[in-house]
Amino acid sequence: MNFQKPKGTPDFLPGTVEKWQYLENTARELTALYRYREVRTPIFEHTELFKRGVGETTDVVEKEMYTFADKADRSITLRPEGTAGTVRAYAENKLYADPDVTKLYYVGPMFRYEQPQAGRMRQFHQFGIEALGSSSPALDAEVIAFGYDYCRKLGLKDVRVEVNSVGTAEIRANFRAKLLAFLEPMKEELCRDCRSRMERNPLRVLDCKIDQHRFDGAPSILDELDEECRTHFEQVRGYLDAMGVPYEINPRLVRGLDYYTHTAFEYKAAGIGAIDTIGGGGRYNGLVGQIGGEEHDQPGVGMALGLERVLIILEAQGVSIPEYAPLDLYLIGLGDRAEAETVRLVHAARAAGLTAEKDYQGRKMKSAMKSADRSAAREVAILGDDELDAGVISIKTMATGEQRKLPLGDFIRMLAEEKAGRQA
RNA sequence: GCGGUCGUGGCGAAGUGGUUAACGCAUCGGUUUGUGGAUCCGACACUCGAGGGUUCAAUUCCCUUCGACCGCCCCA
Repeated sequence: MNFQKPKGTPDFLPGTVEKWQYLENTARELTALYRYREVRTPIFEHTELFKRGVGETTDVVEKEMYTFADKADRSITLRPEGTAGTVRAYAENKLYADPDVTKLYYVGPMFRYEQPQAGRMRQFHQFGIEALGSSSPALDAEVIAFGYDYCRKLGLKDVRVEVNSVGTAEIRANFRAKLLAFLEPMKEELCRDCRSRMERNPLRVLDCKIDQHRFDGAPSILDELDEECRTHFEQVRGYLDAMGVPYEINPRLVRGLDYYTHTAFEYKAAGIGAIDTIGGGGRYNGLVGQIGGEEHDQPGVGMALGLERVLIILEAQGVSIPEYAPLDLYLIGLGDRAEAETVRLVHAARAAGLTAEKDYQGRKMKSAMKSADRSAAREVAILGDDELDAGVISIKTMATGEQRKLPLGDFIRMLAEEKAGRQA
């Protein structure tokens, strides 16, 4: 083998792509109901966009970006997530002029330079939505409900929604100070990871599996929320209740991206190995202004789901996925004259709406039948000199083994009608 | 970035420091001048991820490298 795909990168082959199509088709059906419209932004952007948008100190920016210089020495980065590019496109194309809420969705590959493991690839795929132009808590609730509905629509069971409010940047700074004050006295007793987390991302310390028992009396960010944040959060919860979306409040929920304000949430499900998050999102007021200029700032809220994680869980739960369309007709030509005729016939069959295939391996009758059987063909059409001279064609129905002769000039129309009849 | 396990034909999988690298599935051909899903017969790895080293001899020992899987960090 001369070439291998780059590490952590996928080939989706027939047999698997159908599953991806199902994930994407289901996503598109739901966006139509919710009135989100597709946006396709570049796979790569200027590095600065992600640094500013996602946050300089996040792990994504600090150590996971696929960054390179192009020929003009511009710093380019393969998108590690979808919100920054979408918000950039929104601002650059002046969609903020839209008097209504701008509702966008995207599906596509994202890139992060990481060690692959179960549910984590260097190229992975996300489906996400963004609603820009309103700070209504009703929109937060809609976005959360959307992701939940998507999982339901796919047939996923036991997806949990966790929500939290991370307030504003100032509130987080205050909370961070209080938290550090709480942690400082026990610093020496904490695990090594926790001590390093205290430096880099104190909010994450509370997630620690090892030291969990020490944090019973830890301060909660919910106690730090100001009046506006608290009201917003209460309203989001009220709307979720009204829509019947089940959720749990997790005051320790922290997201990996810096831009979240107010609402933050995650979708979780067991079954991907060490990982349980399949998606998440939140509100990001201020991000549009940061990317597109303060004068055009608009509030926004969005969510994204990791499709390979969704798929892993789908398969773990044994959810059935629609298969490749079955084969209606397999043509076998015996002898040169008949063989030439099958070329025309297979084409005509397709034009008549039949899924049709023929033998291209020059197989003999028996092998061709085997091949037809493997293809799970409903009918096999056999054309030899006998049939050709008589102006007929032999049609064998594989499931029953019954065989009949139909007029050569008419059998395609007849089979097409039979197919239509079965589907009616 | 760190750690663990692993890498033999299309797939699954045995194997040993030394003449022809088991077996199963799949595939192809035959048994049946033109008929599938069963049986039987036959064919199918100058080669054991790649590169280097040790050795009279390496798929089997050592090193390097690439990759896969799993975990840590973190996240989708």
